[in-house]
Amino acid sequence: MSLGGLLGEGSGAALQQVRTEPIQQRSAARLSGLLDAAAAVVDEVGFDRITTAMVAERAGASIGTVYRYYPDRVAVLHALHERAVARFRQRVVDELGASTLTSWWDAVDCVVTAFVGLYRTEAGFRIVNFDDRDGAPAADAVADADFFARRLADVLVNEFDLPSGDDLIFRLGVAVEMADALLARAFYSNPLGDERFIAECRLVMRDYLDRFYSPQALDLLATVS
Amino acid sequence: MSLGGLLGEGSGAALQQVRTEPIQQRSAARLSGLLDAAAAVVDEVGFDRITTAMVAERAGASIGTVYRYYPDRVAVLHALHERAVARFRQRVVDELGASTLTSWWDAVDCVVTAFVGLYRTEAGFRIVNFDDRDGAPAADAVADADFFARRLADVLVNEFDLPSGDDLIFRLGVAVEMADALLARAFYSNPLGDERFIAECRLVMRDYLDRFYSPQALDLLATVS
DNA sequence: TGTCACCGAGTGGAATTCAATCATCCTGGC
DNA sequence: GCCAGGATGATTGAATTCCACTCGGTGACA
Repeated sequence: MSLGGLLGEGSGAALQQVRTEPIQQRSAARLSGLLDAAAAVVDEVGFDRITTAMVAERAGASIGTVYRYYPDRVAVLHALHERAVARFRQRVVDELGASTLTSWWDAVDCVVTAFVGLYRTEAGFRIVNFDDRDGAPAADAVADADFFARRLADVLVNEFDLPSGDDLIFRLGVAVEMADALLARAFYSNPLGDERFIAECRLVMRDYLDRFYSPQALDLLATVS
Repeated sequence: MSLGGLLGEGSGAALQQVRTEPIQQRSAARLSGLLDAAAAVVDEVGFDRITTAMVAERAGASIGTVYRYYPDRVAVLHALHERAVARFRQRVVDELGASTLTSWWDAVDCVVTAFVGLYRTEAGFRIVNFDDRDGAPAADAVADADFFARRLADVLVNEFDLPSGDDLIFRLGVAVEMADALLARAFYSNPLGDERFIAECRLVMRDYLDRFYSPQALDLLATVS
């Protein structure tokens, strides 16, 4: 599968995001324009103060247009989130391709770098990342994290011979949660990201995974079995 | 200061939560009655289906009364969260008092246990802690975490002779973020908490802090300086 | 000329306000 | 001590505002 495998065909739950698939070309621009507007607005007023009217106005469209494409307010935020995640995956792949990977650690480091990069450049990403929330069935925040953990696991297994299995996925899931929390914290007060938290995130990732997947740990595992 | 020091006079940012401080006694009951009602309702219908009218009715009050005390709908939920956090502090103190602490690790363990207990018993906390952690203005969440880290640092310094200073506070802050994320994840899909995540949380806490504050690490630090 | 896109006033329900009313506290005269 | 009655806090709920979402009508493309 190689590294490109991280680019899934979509998140775990490929939900019915768009109401009407655009047929004429101009609509595609409208669609992403709406998302750009939503991203900008969410950055300015925050997650729950965003209104459909704001998004429409910012996008130079009317309320009706918003509802032509999205069934309701949160669907817009979902779509924004989906796009951000897609870009995140793409960035991870780019990052992985641009580096020479000598161990799984390099891959994990690339993921952190990609995440930090997105925080810095993607408007609204900070607000909507894995911690995305919506109504009761906000399952996809967790689902996304799990899905991503699964993909990453595939890469690590195939490229670096980590032992596959539920344990690996679980631990990557744990790592993702921790990284997400730490990086969110890093960007909470500092728009460019508090380097101290970012560095500590990398350190924690490595220490945590080293416990199970360092060469020594793997050797030990091999001799036992 | 002893363990009681964890009980601060309030959160780090004593935000303007309540519109009007109640003066007459009956209002105190009203206030907590409103929060109890909010907790019950949020447990039943979820974070964004809760309406001010529901809270008012459940509390046996009128809409106006809600707005007398809270500036808007989400402020009520914030307040609910604050109260839960306050109870968490109390619970930590109880927990610490009931255990015989032989090392800083026992104290950290107590904190985790208290937090888990909070999730399990405090109505609505599971929901609120999720959705309150919403988009941008998690201002007081971070403030709370920092404040708590500071208090905990005081305890650990005084009781277990950990080296005080910014490093300790920073690392406890990191630990708190991680624990918060992992426990949130543990309770996300399972109301009783996924034991695997809880256990992993304890493990991570210990490993992370051991790196700096294990007896060996401390000895090393002592011989160097 | 038939779709496709788009618009924006209109609808309904929830959030929030506020003037009126009730409850409690306080003060001073007895 | 006790009580009248003004002052101030607390409560109410109808009225208002806000906002998500609908829908009939207008232009644009093929």
